Amino acid sequence: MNVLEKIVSSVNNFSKSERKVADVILANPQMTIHSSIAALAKMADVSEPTVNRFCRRLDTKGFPDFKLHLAQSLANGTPYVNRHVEEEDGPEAYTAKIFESTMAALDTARQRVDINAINRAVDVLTQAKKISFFGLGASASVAHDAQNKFFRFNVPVVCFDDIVMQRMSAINSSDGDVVVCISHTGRTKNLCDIAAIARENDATVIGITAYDSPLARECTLVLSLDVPEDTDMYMPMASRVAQLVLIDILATGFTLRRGSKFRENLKKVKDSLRGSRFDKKDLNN
Amino acid sequence: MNVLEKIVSSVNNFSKSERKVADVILANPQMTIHSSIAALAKMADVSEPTVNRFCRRLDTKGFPDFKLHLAQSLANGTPYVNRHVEEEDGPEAYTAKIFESTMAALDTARQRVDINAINRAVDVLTQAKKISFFGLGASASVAHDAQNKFFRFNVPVVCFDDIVMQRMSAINSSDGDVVVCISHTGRTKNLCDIAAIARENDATVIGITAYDSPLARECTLVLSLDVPEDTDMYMPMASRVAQLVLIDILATGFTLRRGSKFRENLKKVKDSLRGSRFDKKDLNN
DNA sequence: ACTGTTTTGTAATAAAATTACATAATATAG
DNA sequence: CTATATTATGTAATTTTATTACAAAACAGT
Repeated sequence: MNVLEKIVSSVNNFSKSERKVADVILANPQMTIHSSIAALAKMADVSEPTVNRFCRRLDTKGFPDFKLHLAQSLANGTPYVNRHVEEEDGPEAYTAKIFESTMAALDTARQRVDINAINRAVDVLTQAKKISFFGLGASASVAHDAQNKFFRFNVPVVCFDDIVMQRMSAINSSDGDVVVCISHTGRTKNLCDIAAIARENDATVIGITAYDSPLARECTLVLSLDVPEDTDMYMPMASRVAQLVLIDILATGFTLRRGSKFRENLKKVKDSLRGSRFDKKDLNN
Repeated sequence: MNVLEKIVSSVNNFSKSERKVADVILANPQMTIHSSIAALAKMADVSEPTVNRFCRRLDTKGFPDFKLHLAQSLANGTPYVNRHVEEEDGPEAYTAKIFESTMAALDTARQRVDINAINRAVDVLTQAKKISFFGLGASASVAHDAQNKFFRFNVPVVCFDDIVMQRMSAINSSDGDVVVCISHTGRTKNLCDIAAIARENDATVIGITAYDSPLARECTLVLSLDVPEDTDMYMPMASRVAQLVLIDILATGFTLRRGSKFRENLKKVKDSLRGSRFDKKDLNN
């Protein structure tokens, strides 16, 4: 928890004067880090030692140390203490909040992700005869994105967002095939079935899903993200971004494992797109 | 550019003593922010005013101000100085780098995004008779995701990743229709055509694309992100995540504009999914 | 080797933060 | 409802820290 959040959360434990200090700081934290203790005391209409005590109450060594912490809290612009979008938020507020909450979600994802599982997944993917990406609803677009990436590697890759197609594909899978099932909750019944079917047919099933979910239990290997989601919006947002980044990581691991010669290939794929595009230089036609 | 980077880049402009100071700071920046000017001077084996002059050379007001800037540079954990994935990187390294570069990309996107344009886009979307999302290649999955979100709002929304369908759809569009064209480069010829056709038929065309690109010129309203992309990987990664977040922002703006009663509706949509899922509590079946 | 310039250090000064202590406010028990 | 204990706050002294002014040293160009 950063100092700014700390101030907000412990606003009730403050004394009357300390509260005055808190108010001034919260009103303009940017100014605070450029003020002396005397200036701040004057602004809050309290004495200098009160400010000092305020700092210590927040587990900092003193005023200069407090400013250091505050500066770090403010490093990424002026973060909203409450990142949840609220009814009254204007465009500026909700834009900032969504960027921030997404970044925060990625940060927790990074901390929680299991590197070993990623490494094993990359292992499995590089050795796959065929790779299938399955997702439903919001996760379908993640599956599509994965297909787009792995397709560039010139490996057999398919992607279905239709349960019937998924089912047929799963039934036809065999040893050496890799099926990647994507579901944030891990409780989508149809996808659990698909995973089970694929496994019965000796495919390796990788789940990008919640740890200890029904889907997770059907998988050979689980990549869980456990990202906090703002449920107020009733839409998957941060979770899906984290899934995409995970796909990026798997794709990157794949290319690295294949070595530099393989990267040449990727460049070719990218260059192949040139014909469909306007020239970068000559933009005036 | 943050102070830490500034020190590295201007290391040649330093005098002998200033360089000594720079070395000590770079060797242990974390310690620097908790040191006094005297301690740092001693460590660098220079005089205190030399340290002070060093700070001023970096456009800070003095030593305390310098520490503040340094603290901000260090705020985001210990970032890899080079966020680009390299051949020798192991799973741990490339995982961290991709998370970090994505977060960094979102941060620049947040700073550069045009709030007014977002607000106008939300305006246009809330008043749309019909919304169409068009993307090709990697951007197709972004379009799909957008469809998934806006579909929940119970507004007529379509999404095509097929140029023929896009073309037909664009030709059939009319006044009051909104077409959202998604392309990172903004140079995909086919999509430029689609945008032009849609506009000729009086549709409002929103472009999620690069500023001043051929596609941007065909649009009524441009939402540009200008996110730095790691071209070494030959795959769109950060740019696409930024696009998704932008979609989230537009969707959020949409729901807020519609008011709280509308949000009830969203909850219903979410609840409707329950039948397709295993119960959250009863996970042992 | 001399002269002007830049760099660096020493010592004095100024600014800022902290401590110790005193006073005021508030709460608690009788 | 008063006396007393406790906590909160302010004043003034002290200490720490940073800055300035100036002098000495190092250096570059002639």
